Amino acid sequence: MPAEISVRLPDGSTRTLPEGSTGLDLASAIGARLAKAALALDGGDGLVDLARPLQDGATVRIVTGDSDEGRALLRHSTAHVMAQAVLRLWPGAHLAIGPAVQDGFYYDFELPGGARFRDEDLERIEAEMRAIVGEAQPFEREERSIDDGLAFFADQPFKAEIIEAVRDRAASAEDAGEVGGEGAAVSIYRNAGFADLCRGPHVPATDRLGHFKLMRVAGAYWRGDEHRPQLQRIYGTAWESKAALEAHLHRLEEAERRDHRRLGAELDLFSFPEEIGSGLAVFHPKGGVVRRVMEEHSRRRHEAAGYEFVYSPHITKADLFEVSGHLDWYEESMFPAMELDGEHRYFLKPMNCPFHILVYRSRPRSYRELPQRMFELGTVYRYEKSGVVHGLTRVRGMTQDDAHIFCTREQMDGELRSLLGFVLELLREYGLDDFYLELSTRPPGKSVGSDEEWGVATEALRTAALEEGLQLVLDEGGGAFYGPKISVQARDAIGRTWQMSTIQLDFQLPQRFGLTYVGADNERHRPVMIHRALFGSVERFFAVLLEHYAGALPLWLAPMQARVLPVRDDHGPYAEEVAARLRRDGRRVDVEHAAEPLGARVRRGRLEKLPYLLVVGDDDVAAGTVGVNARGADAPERGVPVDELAARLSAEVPV
RNA sequence: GCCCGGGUAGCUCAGUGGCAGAGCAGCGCACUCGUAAUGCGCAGGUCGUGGGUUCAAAUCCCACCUCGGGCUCCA
Repeated sequence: MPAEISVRLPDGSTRTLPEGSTGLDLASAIGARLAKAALALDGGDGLVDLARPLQDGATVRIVTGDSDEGRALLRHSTAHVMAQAVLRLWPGAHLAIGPAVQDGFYYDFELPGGARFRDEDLERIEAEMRAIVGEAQPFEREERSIDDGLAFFADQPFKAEIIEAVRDRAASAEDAGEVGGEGAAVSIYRNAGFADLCRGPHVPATDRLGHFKLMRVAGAYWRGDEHRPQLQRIYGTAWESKAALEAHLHRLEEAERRDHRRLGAELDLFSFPEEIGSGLAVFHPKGGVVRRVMEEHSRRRHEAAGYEFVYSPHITKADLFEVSGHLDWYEESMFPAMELDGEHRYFLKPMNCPFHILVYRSRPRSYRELPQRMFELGTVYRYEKSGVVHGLTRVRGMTQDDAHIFCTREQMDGELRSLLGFVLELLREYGLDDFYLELSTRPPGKSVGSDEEWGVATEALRTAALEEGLQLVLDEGGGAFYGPKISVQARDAIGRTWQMSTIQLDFQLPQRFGLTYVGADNERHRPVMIHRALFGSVERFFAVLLEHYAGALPLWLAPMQARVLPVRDDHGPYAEEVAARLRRDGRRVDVEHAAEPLGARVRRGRLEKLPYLLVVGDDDVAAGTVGVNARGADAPERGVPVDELAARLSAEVPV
C-alpha cells in the first residue's frame, strides 16, 4: 500500500492523497471544475506552483483567478508570455522586469540596436502571445545556484544585475518578484525554449491565460533612475475571464467620460489657450461661477475657524527665497529669474510661505496672539517639467488655499489635531467622504534641519493622524525640504485616489527668518510653523470635484442651477417671472425661449447637466406652477407651485 | 527632461502626393411645439509653427511648439 499524506482545506476538512501528490492532484480530487480553475496553491507561507508536491499535514488553499492574488498571478504569467513573444519577434532583446500591477502588468525591454516599440508592434506582439497561449506550454520551475544563474543569463545584463543584487543581499523589494530560491539560489521558469528569471509562482500552463490586451508602450528608466538606461515598457491588462476584461475596459471608458479635461471643454468651464503657455488655464464664466462658489465657501469656513486673511504679491526679489532656502532646494521648480537693471533678480513665487512669514515678522509678537492663522488664496507659479503638466491637476500656475499657522511648541499638537478635523470636515462638505492619510518623512539629502527636529515634527504629525482613526500610509522620504507632511488622500466616486490636503510641520523657516514671540516669561521664543492647504490647489480640487461628480455638480456648485423653458413663445413672460422669483432667492437661473421644440431644449439642458429644467405651459401660467424636470429623476413632475419649488431649492443649497 | 502616439472648421473626426470634407455646434428664415435632436439655407479651415524635397505637400523629410499615455517629479 503506497504511503499517503493528508492536507487540511480552508473549510476545515482534510483530504488524503498518495505521497508525492501535487496541488493539481488535490484540485482534481476535489472536483474537475476546480482543477480547471486552479492557478496556484497557498501552502501557508506564500503561493507556490500547482506542480509542487504537497507537504503532509499542511493547511492549503487552492488559488483561482477570481481573487486578487489569483489575478496578480495570471497577470504576472501574462507578462512572462509577453516577454516570450517579444523575444521571438526581436531576438536578442534584453529583458528587465515584468511585474503584475494594479489591473494589469508590464514588462521592460531593451531592444537590439536601440530599436523602439511602435504602437503597431502591440498587435504583432499580441498575436504572438495568442499563439503561445494556444500552444498550452507548461511553465516549469528549476532552481540554480547564483553562479549558474549568472552564467545562464550571461547575455541578459539586467537579469544578471538582479542576480548580483541577490548575491549581495541588496535585493530591493522591487526585485522580489524576479528572484526566487532561498538566499543562495535563484529560480528560473521555462516554457518551450524560453526561460526567465522569476520567483514565481506561475499558472500551470500558458493556456490558462488569454483574457488580456496590450494597452500602450512607454519609456521607463531601469530601476526608476533617470540616470540609468531608458527601457521600453509595454503595459497590458489581463483578467480571469472575457467578462472581467470587458468590464475593466468599460471602466476605463467611464473614467474617460469623467475626465475633467473633456468635461471642462464640453461644459465650457475652462481652457488652456496655447498662446498663454503650457499648464496655464483660463476659467470661463461658467467655470468662474463654480470657482467663486468654492472659494467663497472656503473663506467663510476659514473665517469661522479663526483664520485671518492676508494678501501678498506674485513676485519678489531673490533675497526672500535665498533666506527661505527655496533657491537652494527648489530652484529647478521655479520660473527663471527676471533680471532688473543688473541689480536685482525677481522671481515668481512658487510658494506663499515666505510672504506670510514677513507679515508675522512685521512687528513683535506676543504669546497672547498665538496661534496666529494666516490664510490666503495665493497664486503661485512652478516651472513643471514639460512632460508632467496634466489638465488642471498638474499646472504651472495655480492658486493654493494656503495658510500658515504660527504657534508655540505647546500648542502644536492641539493645532494639528483640530486642523485635521477641520480639513476632513471641509472636504466632506464638498462631497468627498472616503479618505486615508499619508505621512511623508524626511527626504534624504534634500532637506534642512537636525534629525532631532525632524523626529519631533514627524512624531507630532503621526500622533495627530492616528487620533483621526483613518488608515495611515507611510511615504518614506516624501517630505518637503523644510519639514515632514501629512497628506489627505481622497477616493472619488469611482474609487480613484487623489492627493488633496497637505499639512506640513516646519521648524526651519521660523529659524531662518529669525521669528520670535515674547512668552509669558518675558523671554523670546521661536514659534513653530504649520503649512497647510486643504484643496491643495483650487485648480486641482476643481478637477477632482468635476470627475467625482462626472460633471453633474451639486446644486450649490452648479454654474447654472435651473433653466426655465416656456413651451410656446407666449409663455415667455411667465417664464421670466418664474426666473425672477428664483433669482430673488439667490438662485442662478436662465430662460431659454421657444425658438426650438421643447424636446430639443430639454435635451440640451440635460447635456449641460443642469440640476433643474423648469417647463412652463398653459396650465402653469393659469395656476402659477412649473413642471419640474430634475436631473437624475425618472419622470418630470407637473404642477409644482413656484413658491414650493423655491423652498425646495433653498433647502437643497446648504450655504 | 526622456520614450511612444497625436495636432485638419468652435467640437468629434474622414481625407497617404493632384480642387479641403462630414456630422454636431454657430448664423439667417420658416415652424410655436408639454419633457433627450423641426425643416430649409448660409457661413466657417494660412490642414499646430517654421524650413526642406517635388511640376505639385494636409499627405514625404527636418526642427520647434503643443496635447495625450508613461518614466522621473509633484499641489
